[in-house]
Amino acid sequence: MPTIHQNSTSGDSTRERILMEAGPIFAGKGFRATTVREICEQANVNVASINYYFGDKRQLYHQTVVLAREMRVEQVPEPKWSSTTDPEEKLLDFITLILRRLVAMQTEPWQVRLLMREILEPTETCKHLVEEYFRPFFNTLCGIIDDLVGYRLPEHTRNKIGFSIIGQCLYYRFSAEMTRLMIEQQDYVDQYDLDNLAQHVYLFSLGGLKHYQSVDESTLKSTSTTDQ
Amino acid sequence: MPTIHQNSTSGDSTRERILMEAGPIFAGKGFRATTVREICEQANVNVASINYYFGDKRQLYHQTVVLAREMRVEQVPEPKWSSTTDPEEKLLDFITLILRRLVAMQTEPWQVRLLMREILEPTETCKHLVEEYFRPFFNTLCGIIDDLVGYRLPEHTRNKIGFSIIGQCLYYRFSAEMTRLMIEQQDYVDQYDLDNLAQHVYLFSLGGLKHYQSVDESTLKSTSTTDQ
DNA sequence: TGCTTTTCCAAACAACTGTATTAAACACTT
DNA sequence: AAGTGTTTAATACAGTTGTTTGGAAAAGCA
Repeated sequence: MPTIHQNSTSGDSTRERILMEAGPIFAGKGFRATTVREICEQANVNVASINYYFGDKRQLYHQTVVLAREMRVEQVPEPKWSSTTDPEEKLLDFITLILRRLVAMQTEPWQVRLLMREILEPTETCKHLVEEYFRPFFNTLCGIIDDLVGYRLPEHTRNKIGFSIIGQCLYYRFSAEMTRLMIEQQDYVDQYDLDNLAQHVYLFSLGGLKHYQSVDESTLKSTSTTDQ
Repeated sequence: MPTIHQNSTSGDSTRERILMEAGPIFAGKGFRATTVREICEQANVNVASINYYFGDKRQLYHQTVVLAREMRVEQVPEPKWSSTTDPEEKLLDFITLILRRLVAMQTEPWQVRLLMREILEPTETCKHLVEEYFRPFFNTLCGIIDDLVGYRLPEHTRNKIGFSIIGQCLYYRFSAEMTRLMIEQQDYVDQYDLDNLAQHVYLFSLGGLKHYQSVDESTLKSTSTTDQ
């Protein structure tokens, strides 16, 4: 097993070059389909460099995913709220934040595609992502939901509402290419920009939230026959 | 190029065996990571059989995806509605149908995972799926939405509402493994069965729909500054 | 039965895979 | 300038990849 060499001096070093070139390639084709030779060729380094700097292909992949998440968070930072910001505004801001992180309208960010892969087919790296990023992120959303409802909802209800909001946003990233096959090209350009989508998800979710709240809790428990 | 031999007599033929064994493997690891040798070993046939019956690996993959869709639709057929069925009931039925097709609670169906891959990274096969399946399916949902609202919504509004409903359902398939990392194991068993999820998505969406409807159309157009 | 077509198989093919080895080039300190 | 540890590069290695081949076995049919 080769010893891993951490080149702490950042910049245009070989290590950095590999890391930056590996990202888009892993994102585009997945771990398995990506070859170390392709990365090295793209980064203009020798094939042996990956093993020299990262030990093996897997560890390079792990580093790439972690970096991708950090980059994306840095590219699209969380909004700052004052103590007086009302929860409705927070919700819209948060939905906009999710969509902004997920779908960059102009150039599809490879960072997101890489993270999508981890969500769909988690490797060991995914546990790291959940603890470091997804969980605290999700908790912020749950806090907003509680504020909107006015009291603390049961855990599972609150979570499901959170998932409903995130699910809507994720749809436009996960199924983007298929959606484009479904609707008119011009419609996609005109009606599916970031603000349009955010506005829609906001209105739809706010309605869902209020309606959910107004429904008697007993109704939720009435139908409970499980099949399939 | 080898000539493709269509073995029309179905049953336990070599061709059928390859097709059935290839499905779960493609679903589990994707096209590229799957090796023809693994499929053949699993199906107890010679390595040359795939090229003999399907031409090459790609065409086998295509056939597998098409078959997977047909199987899943057959496994979970659409509900029958009478002319007097009210749209609320139709919506709940339809949401249940989507969830039932997506998430089989006991054994995760490989057919769905295979179709997920096509949605996420469309190949040529995806066009076939959209035209043959997704579009008519989506149109049924849009019809229900129109019935609920009482009149025909603008195309893009109606579509977005449809995507919001489908997005929520898709979430529980796409992000299932990550969601399990997020919440308590016991909660997942108790609160995330099919009926619970269907009930939640139904209530949330109905609320979203009604609220959306009540909002003045002009408000939708007010915020239109696009950044990012 | 003899002949033809279909199906199957063992082996080989050439290209590609991740990784290891080795030595040369480099940047530093002394 | 010599000696130090670090970085790069060419090449080899052992294994896997999808596909092809030529002939054997089986099936269909007269």
